[in-house]
Amino acid sequence: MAYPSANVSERELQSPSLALSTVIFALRHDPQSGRPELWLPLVRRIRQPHHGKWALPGGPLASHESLQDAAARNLSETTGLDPRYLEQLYAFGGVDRAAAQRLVSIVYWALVQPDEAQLARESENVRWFRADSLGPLAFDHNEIVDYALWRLRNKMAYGSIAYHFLGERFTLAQVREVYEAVLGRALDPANFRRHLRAAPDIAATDEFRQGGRHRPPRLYRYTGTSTPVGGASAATGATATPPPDTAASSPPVPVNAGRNP
Amino acid sequence: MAYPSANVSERELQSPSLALSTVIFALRHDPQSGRPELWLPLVRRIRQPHHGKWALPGGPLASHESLQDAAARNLSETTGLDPRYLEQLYAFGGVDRAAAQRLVSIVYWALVQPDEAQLARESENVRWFRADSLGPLAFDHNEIVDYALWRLRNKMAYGSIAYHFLGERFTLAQVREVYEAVLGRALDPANFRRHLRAAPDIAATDEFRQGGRHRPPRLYRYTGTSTPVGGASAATGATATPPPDTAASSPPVPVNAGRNP
DNA sequence: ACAAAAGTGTTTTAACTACACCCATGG
DNA sequence: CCATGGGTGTAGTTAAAACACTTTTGT
Repeated sequence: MAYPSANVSERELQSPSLALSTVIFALRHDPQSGRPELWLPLVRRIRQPHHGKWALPGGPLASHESLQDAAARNLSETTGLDPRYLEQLYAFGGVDRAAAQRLVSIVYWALVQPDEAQLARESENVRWFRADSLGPLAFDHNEIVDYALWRLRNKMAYGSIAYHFLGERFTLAQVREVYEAVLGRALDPANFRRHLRAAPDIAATDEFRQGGRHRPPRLYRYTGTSTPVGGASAATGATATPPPDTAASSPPVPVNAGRNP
Repeated sequence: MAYPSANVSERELQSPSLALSTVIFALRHDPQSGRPELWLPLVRRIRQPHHGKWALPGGPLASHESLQDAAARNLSETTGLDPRYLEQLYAFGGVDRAAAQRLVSIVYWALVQPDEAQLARESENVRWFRADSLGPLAFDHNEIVDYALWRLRNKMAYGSIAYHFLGERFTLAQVREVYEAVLGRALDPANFRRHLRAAPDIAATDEFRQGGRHRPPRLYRYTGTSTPVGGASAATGATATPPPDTAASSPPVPVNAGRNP
């Protein structure tokens, strides 16, 4: 881009390597408690540095694709996933974050639904882990995951993001469970329900889920706009949906509602 | 970083150029109304492409410096500014955003205080503009500025960000004027004052501003943590979109605390 | 009939808005 | 003593939290 007056020596101007990585979150039901928990897929590094360690899926940026497209492609190639929700997280560019070379990573984060997560090919070199109990990862990926978790929780608190963990139809209790899993605390069912029903982009259907040994709950669907993945906004790579936190005026979703011991 | 299984051809793997740019905001008092307004400095491009057009200050990333350091250095070299508040905004990487070559720009945004802004050397090729009345800029810089404005307003709504526009000591009315300038609407002085006094990181001093033809207002100071500029945390250098300020959580990597206007 | 979760109503409490009013200074 | 903004008080309104209660299913 050649800006005026940049007086660094020519040797230093060699562009550092640029890579894309993605933190992918999905909910998995714990067989015992039945409650959903946060999981994410990692890939095992098959070369130096950090050979053998687990790392975030990622890869290089090809010249013909936008950042978002590149993130989606790398994701698909390494894990077989094609998430609906994919958003830029942060650009990490510390000097010493990769051993030998200078490396800048633009990190995306994604939410996938349980059925999608099933499709993810698990193998010797791709495995799912619980988000809150990761071992030491390659590079600075632990920090990146921590940051993604922090961002997820914050966005959850006032965003319309929880639905991206769920399928087309869902019960209000499922939404509550998503919140409880991500925020890590119990919420009052009654108040939570009231909040959701006041939200503009959740519509009731006339279907009910059968099978539980209790009164069948009504199914709802999300009518809001998903973050576009890939196609539309490729022009600048950041357009249609201004990246983070579209929510200044948006849907009030439940925040605190502690249940009593 | 060489991730596994990236099946794109070798020709496409050539790293695209990487640049840093910064959107700098400062408040300037309108001589007529006396009210502060948002301004930002731009630099005139002195080579192709977009020769002669106004653009965001920026430049390349040197191999020895973090992203944050590079942003600060470019800023200093092009405009003479050394802002206290400097945070990553977004990485823009659309395929066609620069004419000839592929270019990824990691954009930062900064807030500077009036006295700092005075120091900015203004010249033939560096000039300040009102943020809401910019002509067509080089590249996709109009979009970037719009996004920065949107983010500023959002963060303002519940952040502890306003003080970075002001000096060491300020009156509560000054803070209110900052909010009014950025949000574009009037606020109730009485209620605003109550909110600020309830904020944890604003402390009263025993000084008063003299000289107005009215009761001298008390001076306050900001005791919260500024976003470090180029400091230790620049290693991974993550600063983020804030939470609903109640979430007392701070991110795994730096950010500033919150308040409730 | 009973357990269990869906769903509704109601009281309490905190937060925010609007606006009236007093205070201290320069002219 | 008057104009001007600094600063305080307070009633009315709105949203949120807590929790008792009713409804509908499966077994």
